Amino acid sequence: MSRTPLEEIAAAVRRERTRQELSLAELARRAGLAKSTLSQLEAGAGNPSVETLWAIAVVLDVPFSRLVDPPARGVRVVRAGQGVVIPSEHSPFTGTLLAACPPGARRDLHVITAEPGAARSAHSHIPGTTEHLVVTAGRWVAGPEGEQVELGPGDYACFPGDRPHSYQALEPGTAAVLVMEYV
Amino acid sequence: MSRTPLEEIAAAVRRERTRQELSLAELARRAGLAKSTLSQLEAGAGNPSVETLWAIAVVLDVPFSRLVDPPARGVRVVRAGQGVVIPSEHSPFTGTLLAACPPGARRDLHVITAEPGAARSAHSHIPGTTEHLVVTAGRWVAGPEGEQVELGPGDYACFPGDRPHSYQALEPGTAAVLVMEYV
DNA sequence: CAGCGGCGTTCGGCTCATCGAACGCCGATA
DNA sequence: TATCGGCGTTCGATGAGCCGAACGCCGCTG
Repeated sequence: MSRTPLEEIAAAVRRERTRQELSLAELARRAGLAKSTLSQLEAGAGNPSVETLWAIAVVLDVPFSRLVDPPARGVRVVRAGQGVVIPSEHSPFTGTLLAACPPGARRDLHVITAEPGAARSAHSHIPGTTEHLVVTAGRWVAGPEGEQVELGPGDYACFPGDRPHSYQALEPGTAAVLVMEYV
Repeated sequence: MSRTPLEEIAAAVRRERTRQELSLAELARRAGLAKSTLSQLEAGAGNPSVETLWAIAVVLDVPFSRLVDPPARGVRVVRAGQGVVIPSEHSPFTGTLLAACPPGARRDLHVITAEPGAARSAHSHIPGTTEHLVVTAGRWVAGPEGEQVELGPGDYACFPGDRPHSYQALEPGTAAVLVMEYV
């Protein structure tokens, strides 16, 4: 997988264009570009500008970033208790990493469990991090410092993870699915 | 939030550069760019090429796409039973949407529940879709057609969602958290 | 103090991205 | 059959992105 960025982009544009059954000429027309520009781009020739790519992304109605990142394949299973365990030194809290952030992706997926006791205080993550918490058992108090909310089974919360925040269990066997998303 | 793409990129580059405590001159040097090029870019002037942005992304060690997408803010809570319910016509299956894909993001977050009976067959999603399933209760048989796996509480599976696939409950009150990720 | 190195901004020249036009090919129609 | 419209590719001209250099500013050192 050692294609250049431009080759990735060329493939993505061609893939999305054909998926939407647009001709090269029609996409160019709608994007306000010359056919020759789009032809060169799809051939992986040259070095297109942001405006050119943006105009294409708008017509194809895909996030800009989707034109520059490729996917992954196959069925992968992690059985209960077999994920990578991330212990916490100062609180009755355990995190299990299910799906780490592969190159080009922007999220980690965890199952977290805790017993009542000291809160798990997390330092700020990198700017733009958002945490999504889906409670699966017990009760949590969680969120940014000063803005914690109490959550029960089936509740969902999301909040910025790039500020100090914490997780605390109110009941034994408290659990949740945690998606950490990096923007 | 009506900044142009270039303004978004300029802000992102400046933010990430200062976060890493690099001077404009040093980032330019490492990226093999002229200082003036980077200065113009950070000022939101001009129309940079893919190569220019790529060189910067490599030095800053961030996914290319992170330079072109902005974040979101605040604590948001959806209580159990109050998300947008997405019923399935042909199977004892219910999906609840917790966090839809905002502009620039690439995932939907759902809680799904089902009773034993007909499988929920999902048509192919857009190319590059990956489905992440964390089982929270009961037992599921899920996956792409011909590759389904059986999963119990705490099990996790991910698989391509851009091929026909299905979900079926083996027990009453079967539930899971489903992250649909678009690449 | 003067000199130095580093900073970010501005400038003018060179290269190439993008333009419109031309081209050859294809399928549909009269 | 010839004509037409659409296709994608190639070509040459124009304008702007990127280059290196110059500039003024700043902090540090002798």
